Amino acid sequence: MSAREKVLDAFEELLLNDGERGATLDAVAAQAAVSKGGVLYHFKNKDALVQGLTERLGDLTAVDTAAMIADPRGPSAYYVDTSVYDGSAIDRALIATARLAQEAHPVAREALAGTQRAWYELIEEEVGTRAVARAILLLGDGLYYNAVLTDEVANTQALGSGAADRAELLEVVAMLKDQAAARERAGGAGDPA
Amino acid sequence: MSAREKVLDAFEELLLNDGERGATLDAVAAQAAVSKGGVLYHFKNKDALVQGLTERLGDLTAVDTAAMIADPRGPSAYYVDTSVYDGSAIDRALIATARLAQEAHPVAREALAGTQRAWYELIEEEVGTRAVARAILLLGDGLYYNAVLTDEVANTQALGSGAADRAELLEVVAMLKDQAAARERAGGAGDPA
DNA sequence: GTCTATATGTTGATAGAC
DNA sequence: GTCTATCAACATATAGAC
Repeated sequence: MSAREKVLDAFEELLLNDGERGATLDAVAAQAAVSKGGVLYHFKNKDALVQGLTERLGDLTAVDTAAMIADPRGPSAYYVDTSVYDGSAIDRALIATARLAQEAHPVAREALAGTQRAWYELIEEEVGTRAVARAILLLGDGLYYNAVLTDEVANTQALGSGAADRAELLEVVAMLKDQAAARERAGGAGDPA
Repeated sequence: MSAREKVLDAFEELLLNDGERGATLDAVAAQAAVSKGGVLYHFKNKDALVQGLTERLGDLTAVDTAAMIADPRGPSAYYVDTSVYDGSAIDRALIATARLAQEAHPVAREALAGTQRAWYELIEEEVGTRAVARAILLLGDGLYYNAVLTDEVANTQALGSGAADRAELLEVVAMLKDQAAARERAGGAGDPA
């Protein structure tokens, strides 16, 4: 493995385990088993490290969306299935990038937004209905996750905050509730179709 | 307002806007319009500040769960409805705490877990089915949000990662998809019951 | 209760040896 | 390509004046 990749792996690992604050140049150097000077040879400053990670996420997103398209169950099934963290390469890159985004790194935020956009487009195409696609995406990624990672915190009027949007989401939840009640009556975990 | 609360508000505000890294003692002092010494009089060190915030979250969670119980639409409707960030006191405390949890503050992680537990218990009681309750909670809070904020990153075998759990979640998504298709056929956004 | 020093450790980054 | 100084900037925390 190239030394550059080794350094990037170290940065990612530290972000996952210790957060952004723990991912200092010293710590990255130690984790990658090189000196600080060695790290700064491959990445001239910390921003370059962040940049390197977002580029990795971009590459992995391309691979992921290809798999999403190829999955016979359809994009949304693939999406939810893989939304459970299992330590895959894209999971790691995604969460590491999320840690950076939390600390207001614009580059990291853009990278995350790009990944989500790619997911959304495929799901929207599959289910047809805008509301359901958004619901699946929001319910999957998590409403709060969005709030934490985007500028929704600063901008309360971001997408998904409107009363009408909220009502649509509530309908979906009502659907889930009704379906659960029906299943209770039928008494089993059988085919919901 | 007490000076203590003013300092805590400043800490919270900085966490929301600038992340954990921006919430330095200097910055907190400036935001609260007191000196650093003034901050350290009310909170003897930074950990005490974190502690103060988590206690605030605990208090707000108690208020929130009471409202959740009182809501005639039921806990899950209340839950999803209020999962959209709107700058309420609990939203702010929650996200500020989340920022700290991201940086591996154990106290903050426990506080968040406690809040989620309170929500889960009410939703589980309402819908009856374990799987649906978990789905609503996970789909609401976000699968990734969980991964980011808990030790799921370090511990891949955390709840919700099992193949059976995953299959249950997929069924719920299939339900959503079927319902969306049925609604498309009916041609409207009408009553899903 | 609130302020001003001040001590002490870290962090990101540079310069230059090997 | 990789390392060892070395530095200025900044962070937390203490001591003690007012």
